[in-house]
Amino acid sequence: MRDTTSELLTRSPRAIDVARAAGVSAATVSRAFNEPDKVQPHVRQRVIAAAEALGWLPHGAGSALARRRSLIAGALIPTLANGIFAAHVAALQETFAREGISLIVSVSNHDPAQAMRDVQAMLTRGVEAIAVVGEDFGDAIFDLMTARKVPYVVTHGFSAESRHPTIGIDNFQTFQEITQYLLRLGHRTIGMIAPTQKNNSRVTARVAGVRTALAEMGLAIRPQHFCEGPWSIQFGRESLRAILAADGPRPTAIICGNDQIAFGVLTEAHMQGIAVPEELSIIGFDDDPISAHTTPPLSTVNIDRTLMGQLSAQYLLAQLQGGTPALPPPMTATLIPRGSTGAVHP
Amino acid sequence: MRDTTSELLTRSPRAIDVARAAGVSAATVSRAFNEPDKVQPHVRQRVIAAAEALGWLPHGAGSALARRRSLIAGALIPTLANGIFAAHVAALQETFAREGISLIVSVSNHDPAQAMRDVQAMLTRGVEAIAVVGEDFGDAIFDLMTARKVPYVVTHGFSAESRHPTIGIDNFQTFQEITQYLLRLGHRTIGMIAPTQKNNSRVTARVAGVRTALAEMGLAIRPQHFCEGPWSIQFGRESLRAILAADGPRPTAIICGNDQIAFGVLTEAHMQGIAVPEELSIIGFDDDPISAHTTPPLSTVNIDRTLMGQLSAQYLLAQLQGGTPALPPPMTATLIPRGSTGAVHP
DNA sequence: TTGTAAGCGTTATCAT
DNA sequence: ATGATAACGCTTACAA
Repeated sequence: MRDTTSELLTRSPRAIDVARAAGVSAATVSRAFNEPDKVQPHVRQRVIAAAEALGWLPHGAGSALARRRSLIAGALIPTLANGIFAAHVAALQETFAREGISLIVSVSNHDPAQAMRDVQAMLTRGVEAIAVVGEDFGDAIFDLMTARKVPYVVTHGFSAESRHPTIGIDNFQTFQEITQYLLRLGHRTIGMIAPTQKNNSRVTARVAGVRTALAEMGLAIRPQHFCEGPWSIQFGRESLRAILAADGPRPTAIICGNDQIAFGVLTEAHMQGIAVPEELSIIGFDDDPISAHTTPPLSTVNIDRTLMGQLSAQYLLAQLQGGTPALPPPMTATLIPRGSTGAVHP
Repeated sequence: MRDTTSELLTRSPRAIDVARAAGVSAATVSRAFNEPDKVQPHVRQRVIAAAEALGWLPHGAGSALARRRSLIAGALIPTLANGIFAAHVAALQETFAREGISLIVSVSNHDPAQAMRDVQAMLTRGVEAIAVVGEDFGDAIFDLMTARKVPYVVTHGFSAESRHPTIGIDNFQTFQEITQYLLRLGHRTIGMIAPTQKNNSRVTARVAGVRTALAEMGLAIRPQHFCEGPWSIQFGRESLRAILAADGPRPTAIICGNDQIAFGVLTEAHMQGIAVPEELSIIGFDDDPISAHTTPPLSTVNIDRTLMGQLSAQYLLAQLQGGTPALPPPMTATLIPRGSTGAVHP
């Protein structure tokens, strides 16, 4: 037996409290909000007024239990250390929010074991769908989502061969095109500085794209001209130093796996008195806001990450509404030629 | 009456299924995971094995309802458009995750009405605590959290006068110190370029800090040397152009509200052939990774945003554990003098 | 130590 | 159109 009087002073109101205040049953309160057409306008008014007066908000857990719907989605991302995924998360959150769905985010730090724990936590919270950045978490995670029948989508890279639904650009093709662009400018000795490929098949695809485009011209990256390491300006600087120190012909162009690395290369070239683009062309990837303002402005590739987040959320939402939506086609990456790339000087 | 056989093939297992498989009651399954000491080791083993075999994960809504604990926290942030808040969100998520708490994030885009909807959605999901960036959402939001007895903390700025618990640096004092640093270098004509103050009292505090430090020396910012606008490189460039175009003495130093703006000022100074720091000192705020690598390297201020997220989450967690933790003291902002600031040239 | 049974707050079903 | 009532899955007194 509980003391209703004193409890009403302390605990949050429940639907039954609203119901009593409005002179209806709890069921009608539920309908007034979830199926407004099924309740008479003036009754609905009364219910809404009562809810407002009491400051009632529906209790998600109770609702989730009865409806078998949590109204929660999840986003699994490898890192927030660089700003790359921020716009994506924001777009996911906003698109889901428009449908009344809240977003849980988890940062795995590129650790498959952590990602597994994150997904389990999400499933325990009852997430209805999950957006996953990349597919480098091991199969267990995907098997788990499949077993639970939780729709998911892999973002930040489109791949027709993937066994998962993917949304994003075709990383292989995009870097093939970057390479072809440099080839068209006359470059024949091309270097590449990539972030680490470990647990990141997007990078692997990009490297393959470069190598393939070169191979089609009978060319290759000299091993001395290929560097792989951390996602940082510092690594870009070190890598250029290493490349310049190598024997044999210098590269006339360097493809960087992201703008941060490209900034490092650009800075180091300045330091070393190497003219960009006359002696060395540099191209980045991501179109960081700063890239348009370096000297010279950095040539790079832009991806609409907000759109990617929207498409991903929409794809998942369509599934939640019971559909079997078609996967959108690969997104287009836009090559933005600026001052850091130019024709090779003979 | 339901067909148990066919349902077991499709639906996720429940605690009762695990119980039957382990030959115990549902209560024991619950205890095996939540109060392991209260169940005999070999029984616990059996339960855990059965759960594993069935792939059982507890159903958060059921659990939340029974325990009156959602194990969900919320983060309310104004934007993810710049990378500033990313590290903060990551730290919140990781610190909460260690205690088994998932994080819902919401992006309000500096819109108080949107923030209100976000908070309501969070409360409906049953968040146990909320970390809020800034306090420029209007009182209604804070009143709501208070009424619901949901602990919250305001981050990204410490203020002894605030009616809310705050964690972060003292923005007023930090910009006072930046100004004093420039005064020590001999600067007397100092300009400032700040992001918009609308719905951002942190910026207001920073501007006040600069003005106060100047006033203590009998100085002031000339109106022509004060610009306020968007958080962008472009705005930094435009602002410097405007400042240079103004009549009267030019500033010998410019304080920028963030590194993006400072990049713009630095770039524009280059373009205009103004020597930095000989003719113009420039200081930013945020310590963007790029700042150490511009030419000259940008003097700026570093804040440990990861630590800020950890402190915030810990403060909230302590409250969830029933304590009344003391608010940590203001965090220290670290002035990092680099090449873009120097003594004024006579 | 373990089981039984009564909630937790909402919604869906079935009457009326 | 509305109300009564039985789930939803889990936890926690209380009993044994």
